[in-house]
Amino acid sequence: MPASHNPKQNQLLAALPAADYERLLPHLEPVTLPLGLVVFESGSKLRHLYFPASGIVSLLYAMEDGASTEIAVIGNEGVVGIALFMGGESTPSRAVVQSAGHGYRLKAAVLKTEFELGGPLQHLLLRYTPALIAQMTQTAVCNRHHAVDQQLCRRLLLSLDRLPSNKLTMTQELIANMLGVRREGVTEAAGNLQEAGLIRYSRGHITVLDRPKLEAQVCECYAVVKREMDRLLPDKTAC
Amino acid sequence: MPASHNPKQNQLLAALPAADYERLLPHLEPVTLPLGLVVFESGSKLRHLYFPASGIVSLLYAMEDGASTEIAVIGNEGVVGIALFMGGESTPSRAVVQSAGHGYRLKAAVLKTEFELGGPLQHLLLRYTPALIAQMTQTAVCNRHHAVDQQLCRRLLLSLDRLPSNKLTMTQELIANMLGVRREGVTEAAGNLQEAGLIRYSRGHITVLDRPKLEAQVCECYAVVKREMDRLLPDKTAC
DNA sequence: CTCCAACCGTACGTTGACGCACAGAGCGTC
DNA sequence: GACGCTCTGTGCGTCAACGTACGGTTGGAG
Repeated sequence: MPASHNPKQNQLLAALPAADYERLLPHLEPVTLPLGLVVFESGSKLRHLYFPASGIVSLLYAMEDGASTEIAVIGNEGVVGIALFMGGESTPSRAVVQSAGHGYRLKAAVLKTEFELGGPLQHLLLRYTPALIAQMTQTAVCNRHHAVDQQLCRRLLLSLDRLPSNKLTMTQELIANMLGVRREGVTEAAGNLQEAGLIRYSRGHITVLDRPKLEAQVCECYAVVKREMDRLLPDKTAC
Repeated sequence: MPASHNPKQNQLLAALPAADYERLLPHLEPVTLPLGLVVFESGSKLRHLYFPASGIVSLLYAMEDGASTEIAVIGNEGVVGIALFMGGESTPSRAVVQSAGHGYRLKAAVLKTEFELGGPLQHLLLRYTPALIAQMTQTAVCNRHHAVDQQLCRRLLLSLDRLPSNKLTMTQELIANMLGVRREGVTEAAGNLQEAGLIRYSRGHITVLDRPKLEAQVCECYAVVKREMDRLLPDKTAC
């Protein structure tokens, strides 16, 4: 297995003690996560728990009228499909690969068995959950109170945190769907950022030129979520 | 203990097998939940897990500028402080009693011990979590896409589901804080509902006159959440 | 009974986002 | 190297919600 494909690229897997990791390893099935892949559909039965190693997965909720909103963003710091180990077998939201990459997955049955052991894996997964919840609640707050410009900043930073480079691949149309706003609204907000020299934009390719300024402009929502993530998933995660 | 004060009024406690319930009983400390009580403050250490038996607790997030948004509503179907059994010791949100009642609480240490046993209590709490998450995500969606009128309907139904009568006690000011909108916006929306004969409103007292019509007018968000609650917390919850 | 505080209703200008419509601009393809 | 598709920019009119300001009503306290 090449160095670029190592389960330990996922921070939760990396935080497992050696013994637990070794036991899990044979069950970790490598998967590629091409852009647009639907990891699981709204309401359908969950068959695997996914550990992204690279790339980004979005949790989306699509309404009856077709409009959608992104609920959370998951990269190599987390897992996709938390309902699985909580005894739910499906969720009303949908998981879509929003930035291509790869990862590993665990069969539902294996996960369940391992989880029931009550060891480090259980603790890690449980500890991750409130961090994810923080992200969801902050999404709700941001949707209510903040302007599109700020939400765009937040969204860019969320992706940036989960990618190795300062280049993002996402069209304005895509961003609009994630934020649940008009495409034109994103055009305008992105134009402002470009004007101010924070990003460069071109046909689906965004280069972040000045991250500090981006952080200066984003709403508090970003920091709140990041703090929770850092707090609950430190290197020193004691299990 | 009078019949009106029974831990089994909380649906999660009621769903516990007799043996587990009996073991827990000595540790369940009765608490009254007066209107406005802050069950726990944003960022502070959680000391107890609360099981509401009557009344309603709101999970709120307050922003730096003082504006706030309600994230979720918890009645006797759930528990307040889920971060506790997931290994978090605090949350960025705040829990406030929004309709007076009473309940029971469990010390953090006791909860932790019981949870680690991996028995029915653990399963029940874990199963409740995705239902709560569904409520949070749907709040995010609703905030983004739906008009104040519909959100008011949703909010009224959420309270109605958790109270024995069709009378709610909440001022428009309070509702506005929960929905994160202007008080005047609530005045208008409530006026519409009153006009249509669905509710009667008077100085902090709302009487729901026609629940079916209210349900006909509410956005899909309400049904989505209710379905998740019913699915994950049926009477027959097998543990 | 009177007064006061809390609660509710209304009004008006402002604004941010929407819906729609269309014009340019880059990139791949044949 | 021209065509076509996708992506981005712009320009309207419309509208829901906002901020602000004030008047009216009600219920309880003294």
